[in-house]
Amino acid sequence: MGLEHTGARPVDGRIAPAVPLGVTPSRRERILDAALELFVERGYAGTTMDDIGAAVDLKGPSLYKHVRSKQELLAELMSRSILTVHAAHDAAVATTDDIELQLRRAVEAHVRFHARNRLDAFLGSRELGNLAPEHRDGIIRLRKDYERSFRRLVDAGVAAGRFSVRSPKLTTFALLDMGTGVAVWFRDDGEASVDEIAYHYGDLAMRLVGAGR
Amino acid sequence: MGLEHTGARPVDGRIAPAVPLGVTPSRRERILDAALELFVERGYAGTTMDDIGAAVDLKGPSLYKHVRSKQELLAELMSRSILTVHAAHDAAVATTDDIELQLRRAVEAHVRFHARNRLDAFLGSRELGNLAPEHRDGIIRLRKDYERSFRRLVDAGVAAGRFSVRSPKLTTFALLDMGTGVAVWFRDDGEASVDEIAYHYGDLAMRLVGAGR
DNA sequence: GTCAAAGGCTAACGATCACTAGCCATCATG
DNA sequence: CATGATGGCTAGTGATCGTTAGCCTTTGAC
Repeated sequence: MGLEHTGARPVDGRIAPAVPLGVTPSRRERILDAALELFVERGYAGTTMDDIGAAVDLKGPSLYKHVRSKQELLAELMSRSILTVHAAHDAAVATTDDIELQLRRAVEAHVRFHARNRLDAFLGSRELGNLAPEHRDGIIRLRKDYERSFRRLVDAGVAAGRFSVRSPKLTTFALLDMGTGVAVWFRDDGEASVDEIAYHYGDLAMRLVGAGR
Repeated sequence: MGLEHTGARPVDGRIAPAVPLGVTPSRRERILDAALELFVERGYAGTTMDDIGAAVDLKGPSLYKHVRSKQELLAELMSRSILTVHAAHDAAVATTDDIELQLRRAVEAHVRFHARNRLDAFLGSRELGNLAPEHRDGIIRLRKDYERSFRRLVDAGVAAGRFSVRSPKLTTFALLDMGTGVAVWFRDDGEASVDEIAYHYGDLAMRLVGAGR
């Protein structure tokens, strides 16, 4: 018992530990995951530290041996979420130079994230208001960066004469929001797989920007 | 002072009063509106009855002369919201027999609602979890009804050979979610007016379903 | 003018919570 | 075997909040 150490999980883009080094990270991970699930289910304010503790077989106060505060849990969950999408976006765009394909890949990555990490995405959109101001501003800036990156792709496609778009601004919003919505209805045991949905939304995006004639 | 009585407000589709008749409704209305704003800003759990009271120049306990509980406030706000969209949807669809135009009008109504009533819409999507189970089920059913109604339009267009759609289900979700997203970013003092946005989204919808060849 | 209802207030009750204090067990290290 | 760090626990503390009790003022109907 107790031989896992770094507990290799594929989620990356994590924010600074903010806890005395030397602590075994795997317990902290489990706490974060439990908190995520509960925050989504009952809301941040509606979740008690005892709830989170119970989910990892601890009493509430014991959590403070691993975490500074409830607020820190929320802040870390939200920043890890945005950094993850952003990284996926950059990687997707870097795979090609063709603007049409870049937008398609970006939309696919966007959708894939919102399906695979639906809890993170959901939390990110719902609990912004419960974030302490000093954390909130940074998160908002990151979100705006992400949107701007999408907007640039649309503008570039228009400039190159590859897209036909009446309002790049509104079209970008539509593009982003339809993908964001996936986080709300997606189910792992649903009819469509993540890949199918991502591909289909790529198609829809091409239609929205009037690509490919 | 005190000569308004029924306080003619254009919002309809209100749920049953649930308060002894003879009470002047205008005060109750103001409480509901204040609660809506605060629930959106701070979340349901993060808003106190004293907060709501202060917004209408009352102390917290005085609210109970007009309202049964905090929970009732939430439930009433949420049901009035859904009933309103649903009514707008039905009215929009009834204006024409042409399936293409019906879907366009439905999307326009959807977007218009989410822009004009962004607080209601936002609350509806965020605070479902804080609704007591007995209220929640009814609300969820109403939401599903609404989605189904959209889905039927898409299916009908496909069946009539007017739309070209790979997956009606996913396309309907995309259609709905892009409109729902408007509630998140719309500002009254923004660049685009409600009408401009609604019209533009109507166009985007036509592209999504491959209408008009 | 009386009187009852309507609607405001203050005070307080009873829960609930985030978080702290302080104690004890385990265990790796010398 | 000593020991000190790690991480668990129970028992509070202090704050907050929904809601109720009970009182007082205003006001409209007769």
